[in-house]
Amino acid sequence: MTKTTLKEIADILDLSISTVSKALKGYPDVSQQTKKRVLELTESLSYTPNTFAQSLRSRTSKTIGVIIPAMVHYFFSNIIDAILREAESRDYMVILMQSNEDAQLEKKQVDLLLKKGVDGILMSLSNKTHNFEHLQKIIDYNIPLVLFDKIAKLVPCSKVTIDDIKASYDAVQFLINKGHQRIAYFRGDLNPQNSIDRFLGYKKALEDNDIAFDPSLVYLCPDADFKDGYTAAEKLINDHGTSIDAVHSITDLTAIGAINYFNKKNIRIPEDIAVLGFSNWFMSSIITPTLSSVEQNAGKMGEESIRILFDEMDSKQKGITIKHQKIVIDTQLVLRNSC
Amino acid sequence: MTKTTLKEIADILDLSISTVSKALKGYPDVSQQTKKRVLELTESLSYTPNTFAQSLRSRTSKTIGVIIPAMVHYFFSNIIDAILREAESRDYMVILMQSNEDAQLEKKQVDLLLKKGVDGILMSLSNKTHNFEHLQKIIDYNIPLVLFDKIAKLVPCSKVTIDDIKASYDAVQFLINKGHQRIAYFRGDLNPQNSIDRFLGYKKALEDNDIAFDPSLVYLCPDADFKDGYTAAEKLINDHGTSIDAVHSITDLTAIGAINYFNKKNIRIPEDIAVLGFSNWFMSSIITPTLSSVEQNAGKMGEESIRILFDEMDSKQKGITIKHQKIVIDTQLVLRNSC
DNA sequence: AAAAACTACGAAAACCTTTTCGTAAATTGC
DNA sequence: GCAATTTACGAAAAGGTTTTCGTAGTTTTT
Repeated sequence: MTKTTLKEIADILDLSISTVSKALKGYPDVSQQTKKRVLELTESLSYTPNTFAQSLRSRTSKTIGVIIPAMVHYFFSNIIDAILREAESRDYMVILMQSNEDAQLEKKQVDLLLKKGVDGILMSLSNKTHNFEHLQKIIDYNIPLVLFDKIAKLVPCSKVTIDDIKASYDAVQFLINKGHQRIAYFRGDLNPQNSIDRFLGYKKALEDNDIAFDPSLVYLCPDADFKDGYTAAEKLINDHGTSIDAVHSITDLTAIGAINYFNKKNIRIPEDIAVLGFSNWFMSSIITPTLSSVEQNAGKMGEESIRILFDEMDSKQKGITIKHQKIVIDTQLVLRNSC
Repeated sequence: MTKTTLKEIADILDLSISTVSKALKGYPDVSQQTKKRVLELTESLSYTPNTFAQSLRSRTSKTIGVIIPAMVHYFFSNIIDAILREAESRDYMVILMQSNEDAQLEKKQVDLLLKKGVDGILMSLSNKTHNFEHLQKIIDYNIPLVLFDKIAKLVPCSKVTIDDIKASYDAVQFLINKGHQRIAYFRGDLNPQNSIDRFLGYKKALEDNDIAFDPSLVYLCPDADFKDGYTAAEKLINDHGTSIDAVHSITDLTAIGAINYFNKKNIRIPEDIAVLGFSNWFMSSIITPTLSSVEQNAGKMGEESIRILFDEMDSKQKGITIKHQKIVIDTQLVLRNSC
């Protein structure tokens, strides 16, 4: 079963390839009668143009590339979900790659996407990405690029993030308003911008409320997973007993790790220690006690990212100079029983 | 910044396009000296062949298509994770689509992948897929196809599954061995093969132990989510009080929904009701009580699926007739506190 | 009736790579 | 020193689509 080509159709109808092509594309210099004959035959042979040939000629592929650090996170699978839906509706295909938090691999993947000739690239950077030459290369190739969530501030391209500083600031301010003074922070990996910003938000909230920042209350959770949270909670209690009022955490999963430890040690939440997470994972409303968090609107972030990408791709094709956009997705504090 | 072509290299070196191409491909009828000159220039211009042209000529795309029902499930994101890693290591790209449990969309996506000229397709069917013409079309086009997890028994292609009957049989047998007699079953969507098989495993275990099958103990959880499990548990208690010994559930998330309801109603687990899930979600070891489950080895399923796909793609290229494989991934009962 | 305009089509180039085949020139064999 | 082989390259076709340009043939204008 081999695919029909324009040539076969032309031969059958005793026309030239050009005329058949033009008939299909609705060119005006084809008679109505010929158009009809062509349409009917292509229909019955279920002709579809060869995309390789189309791509070769048009230098476009109707494909976009997406690189994320990891698939197995609720946040990212939600983003991908939104991206796939949106791409789908535009008849675009999505090539998905995951860097596994490996900067070297990320670079290689960018090269692959460029070589593959994707029309645009959507990226969330790995935690280990310090060098942005590969991003510059995308820009030099004049391929629209949109960074989301884990971005590089200095790279000249469109970006979609939340206001991490404000989100964590508001979260900590809420804890302070509730009367908490000794607030620990479970910090994520040191490198990514959003991790830095959330930490800054935490510090700023303390500062604005004349609470001295105490570095010994900051615990590093580089993998931001359950285990990191559990271990950090353990250390926290060992170091400070229950002199701590509250914990704000880089992400819900670490917060849940902490809750798990506190539950095990019969430390009451929120009476002894309040806990406030980040990202509003769906399990957070299910565990005991239910976990307060910051809703990050992953779906919206995915939608906005790809919308901007399509914007830039459209502009590029129309020859309009691209204006980079910087979108900030709104967040909400979601209050539950943990604080 | 436009990409270098063979022609440009040929012009610079005063060679023909053919010679340059052959030099790069290591043909023997190119002198060492010429080869060196070509290699050096292509290196310094960082030439990469135009994949559109390559694909057009070779009729292959170095791309595989993957269609899954949904992204936002731990199981599927794990499978995708494994598939991406494996494809990566072979320098293949992955086009990912999600059918959102919509048979119509799934069909459209198959057409898109075929049109796009992927070299192979990996699919897990939507719950609503009753008709398999689109799969037959893939086979007719002679594109290697591997079904995993949600398969169609009658479609002639390779398949990777677990032994759902046995897995649920063993789970229920374990409950019976523990002395449980009145065992309820939270059943998934009626259509998918694995959902049917798990139910059959449950029934068969009862039968083999001379326990009468009681249809009133089967509760439908078509979405297999938290809410379905919670609601089913509620109904179960309303219908039968605590005359029920144990519950086996189509998936961990529904089981966790049930646990949540039981906890709320102070029904003790496992003393009043034992609970046994399916799929060994990572949260199952974290909730209270920890949930026993069936480990499905999603990663292994992903790896095997794509390995078979590559097998078939290799065979096809070598002109060897393809022998379809049927792989059964092993499962393990994972015992925790819920039973 | 000649000039101008329009209609409907085809030839051909371009997109870029790969591979087969042909052939000069250089080398070897006798 | 001539024939046979080897070496090293190039021409050209094929893969399929799209679009520009050219042109017969027909119709309209003056």
